[in-house]
Amino acid sequence: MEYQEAKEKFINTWGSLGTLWGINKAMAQIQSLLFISTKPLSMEEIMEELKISRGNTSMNLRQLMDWGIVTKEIIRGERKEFFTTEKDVQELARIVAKERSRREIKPVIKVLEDVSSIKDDGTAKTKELIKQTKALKDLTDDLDTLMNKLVNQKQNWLTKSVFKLMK
Amino acid sequence: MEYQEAKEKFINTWGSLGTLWGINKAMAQIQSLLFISTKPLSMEEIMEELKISRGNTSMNLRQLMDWGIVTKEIIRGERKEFFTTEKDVQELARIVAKERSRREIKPVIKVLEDVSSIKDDGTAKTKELIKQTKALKDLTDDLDTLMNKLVNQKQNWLTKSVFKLMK
DNA sequence: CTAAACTTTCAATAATTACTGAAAGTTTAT
DNA sequence: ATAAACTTTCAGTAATTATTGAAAGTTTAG
Repeated sequence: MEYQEAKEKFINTWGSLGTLWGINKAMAQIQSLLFISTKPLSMEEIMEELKISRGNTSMNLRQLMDWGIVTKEIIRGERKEFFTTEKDVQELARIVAKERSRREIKPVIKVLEDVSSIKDDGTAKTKELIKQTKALKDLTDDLDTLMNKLVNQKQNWLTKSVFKLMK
Repeated sequence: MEYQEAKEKFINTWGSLGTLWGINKAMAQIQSLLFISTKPLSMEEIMEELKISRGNTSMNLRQLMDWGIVTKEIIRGERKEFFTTEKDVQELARIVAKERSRREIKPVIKVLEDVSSIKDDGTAKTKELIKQTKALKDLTDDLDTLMNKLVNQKQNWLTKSVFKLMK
C-alpha cells in the first residue's frame, strides 16, 4: 500500500468512525487529516484535500475548536489562518471523554434521577419504573465516573494504572 | 411527576441516547419500553404505546434480537408472540459492549494495523502517518481490551473490582 | 479610508436514514 | 386442505442531517 492510499483509507475509516466518538463525518475527516499532517493546514488546503466546500470546512473547524481538539495557528507573514490538532492520542481521548460526559451523559443522568424519584404510588408498574431507572442511573453514573477517573490519570493511564490491576 | 409523564420522559431520553450506544431511536425506544414493563409485550402493544408502524416494530425487534438484548417469549394459550428484554443492567452493558467491540471497534483496529504497517519510504509524511496511526491503533486496542475485561467480570464488576483499585 | 484577502453565515438543496403500509409469507386450529 | 391470525418484507415516502455556495462580515495593508 502506498502513502496516498494509506492516507485516504485512514481518513475514511476514522471519519466513518465519527459516530463512535460522537461527531460527524466531515469533522472527523478534518481532524484525521490534521492528525497525520506534518504541518498546520490552511482552510484552502483542507477543502482541497477533502473535496468539501468552504462553508462546510469553516463550520466543522469551528466545532472542532469548540471541542478543544483543533487550534488556530498564526503563522507570521501569512494572512491566512492555519489549523492544527492535538497530536497526543492520550490527550485526545481525554478531551473527547470529558466533552461527551458533559454534553451527553450528565444530562441523561439528570433525567434518570428525576424519573427514578417519582412518588411510589404502590402499583407494580410504578415500582418497576423506579427500580429499573434507578439501576440504569447507578450504572450510567458508575461508567461516567470510571471514564472520568481513567481519563484524568495524566501519565499512561491505560497501560500503567489499570491493566496490571485487572489481569 | 406522574407515572405516565415519567415513563414517556424515560423512553424519550433513553431513546435519543441511542447514538451513544450505537443503535437507532426506535430500537432504543422499544428496548426502553420493555425494560420498564412488568410483563412481556406483544407487537400490537408496542406499536400502540410508541405509535409506530407494524413494519418498523418488526424490523427493530429483529435487530434487538440480533443484538441479543430482546427475546421472544412464548405464552401458552396465546397465538401472538411476546417480547422481553434483559432486565439486568450489568448484563445489558456486557452485551452492548461486546457487540460494539465486534461490530465497530475490531474492524477499525484492523484498518489501523494495515495503514500503520505500510513501507517506510523515509519521507517525513510517511513517518508521521505511520507514527500517528500506530499510536491510535495502540490506544484503540487498549480501550477495547479494557472494555472487554471490565465487562467480563461477572459480579458487580464496576463497583467491586475497579473503583477500589483506582481511588 | 478603500480595497483585497480572507472567514462566517445561512437559505437552498442534496444525501442519508428512518418509517409506513400493504402485499407476501408463515403458522396454527379446525 | 382452508382460513384466520399473525409476522416479515420492501418499495415508496417522509424526516432528518449534512453540504453547498454565494452574500455578508471581518481584518489587514497601504
